[in-house]
Amino acid sequence: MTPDLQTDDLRPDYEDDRNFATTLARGLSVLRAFRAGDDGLTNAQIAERTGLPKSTVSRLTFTLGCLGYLTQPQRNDRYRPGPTLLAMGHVAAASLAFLDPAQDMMQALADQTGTLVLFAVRDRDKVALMRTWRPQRAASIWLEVGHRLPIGSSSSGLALLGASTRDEFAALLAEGPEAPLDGTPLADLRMQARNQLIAQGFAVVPQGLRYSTNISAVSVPFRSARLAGPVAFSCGALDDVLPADRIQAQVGPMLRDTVARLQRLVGTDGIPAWSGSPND
Amino acid sequence: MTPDLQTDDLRPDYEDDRNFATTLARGLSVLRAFRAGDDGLTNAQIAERTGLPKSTVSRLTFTLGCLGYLTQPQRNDRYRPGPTLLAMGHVAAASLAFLDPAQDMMQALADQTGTLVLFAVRDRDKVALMRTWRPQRAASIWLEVGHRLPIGSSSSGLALLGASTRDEFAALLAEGPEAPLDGTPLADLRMQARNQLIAQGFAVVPQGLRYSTNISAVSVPFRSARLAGPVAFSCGALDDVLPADRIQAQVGPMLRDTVARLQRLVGTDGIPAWSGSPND
DNA sequence: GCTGCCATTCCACTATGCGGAACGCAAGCC
DNA sequence: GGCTTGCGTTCCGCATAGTGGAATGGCAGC
Repeated sequence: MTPDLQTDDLRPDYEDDRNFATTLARGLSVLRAFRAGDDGLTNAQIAERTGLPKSTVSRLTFTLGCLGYLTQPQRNDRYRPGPTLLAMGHVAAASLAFLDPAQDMMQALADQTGTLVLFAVRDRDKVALMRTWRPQRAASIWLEVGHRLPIGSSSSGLALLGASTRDEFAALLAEGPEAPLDGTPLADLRMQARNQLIAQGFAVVPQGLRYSTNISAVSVPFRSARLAGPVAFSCGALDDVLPADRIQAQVGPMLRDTVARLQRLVGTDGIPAWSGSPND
Repeated sequence: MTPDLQTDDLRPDYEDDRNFATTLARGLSVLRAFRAGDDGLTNAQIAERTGLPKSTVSRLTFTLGCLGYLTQPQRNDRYRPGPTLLAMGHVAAASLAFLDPAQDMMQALADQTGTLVLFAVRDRDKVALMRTWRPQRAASIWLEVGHRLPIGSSSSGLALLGASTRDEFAALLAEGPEAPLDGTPLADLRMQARNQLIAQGFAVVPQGLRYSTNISAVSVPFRSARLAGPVAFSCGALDDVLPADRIQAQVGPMLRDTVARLQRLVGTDGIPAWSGSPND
């Protein structure tokens, strides 16, 4: 079994072959093999996760080691994220500076609703959790930062779809995201999501498409001037804590209003992330 | 003038030539060209910052674009950090999870002392600021996250030096960090720093080595099990706010005790980061 | 000592990435 | 309108950087 297989067939079909730097893509896929949970990976594990031949991995990890992106505490030990990688992370983190004011608002939201609040970004064909806020007292430790959700069947993914411009959507499709369970085309889902956002300001996954049968969630997209695409905030909990009617009546609106307050605070024109025509 | 020249002569002397993947290193240096401040870089800017030829940069940005590390909001526009880069940042960020409990402690420290509190990590031949806490009321906006300090002449750098093991120090030297102004060898500085840490639990830059003539700072190293090397917390302010005697009598000890409390909280055996013989 | 398991090293091959120069495009300016 | 400047992409022959299967060398442990 290959639980976590990342088998990027790097160079999907970026027809523009000639300009695509394979070595770079492979090296990055090595870095990407590291997940929040596991600390330390052996070359063999990396090879398995990336699908690259061992000798190639060996050379790449060597290079990344030289540059400080990976470190081996002692020789012949597993690799861990190195200082340079951390430093690079901050550049990314800086783009997320708007989360500083969000911090308290989202924590409060988590406490008031008793749900897990998530902040998520599209990562290729998935949605990656970048931050979570747990209600103070309560609840199953449940989704880790770094976890990746399917785009087509998570409410976070839907919110991103609904908020994406035509170009962004095209770019997204090119990553070949997994289709939702019932085969609804992503373009349709995008319109559904957009309609939900326009009608009520938040998005939920339609019945029957939920990838998890006992977790409910509701999501709202967000845009920052500093960021290229939309991102999403979500509230999630076990079904019995968060039934559909509670989403509609309480949690959805609260999330929507919280995000709107943040949007105003951060000052990105106060225009909701999904506004504009589907073709803009 | 080349203000920000990054002229990594990648492949310094990693004799092990054959195994070094140049393309990967170059691609990463492109990503590293992005700083917290500037949003969006043109290919030409990247070429200037990295010292790579234009055509090479073009191909690399193309690749990074395909993979989502960079995005062009619209074609032929400047590149910005993309979603994949953000997602990768979180892996790094996850290694810094221990900063969550630090959050409040450091903010309180900033408020009480009226100094800027910094969290810094070594990044190749420099020290990179990863987080800052400003005193609530007060003070010049002054050092941005992402800023890089010289190792040999900043107190953060000294703390890292003093806390590094023999191997870590060797690795650090290999990056060829800038020597301090008066030419003191880094090995000597490391011993001085270590002595300061043993004697009083915090480190300051010796008179005359300060790279900035009107800013004073004091630093304490820290270790997390999840991290490969030591990191540092510092308090800094303008000279007149933070004269040497105030560091000794008040701010230094407060910083030391705060970090010690964090160290205990996080549970990394409570052993100070600099303990052990210089050769361990 | 035998057996997995993992990392590193070797080596011949060729696709890959290189970079100077040419091209195309869009602004700004006489 | 034409001339210039600056940027990004494309072209293309060349050298070599990167490849990956197989062999080698260490560890650890029923």
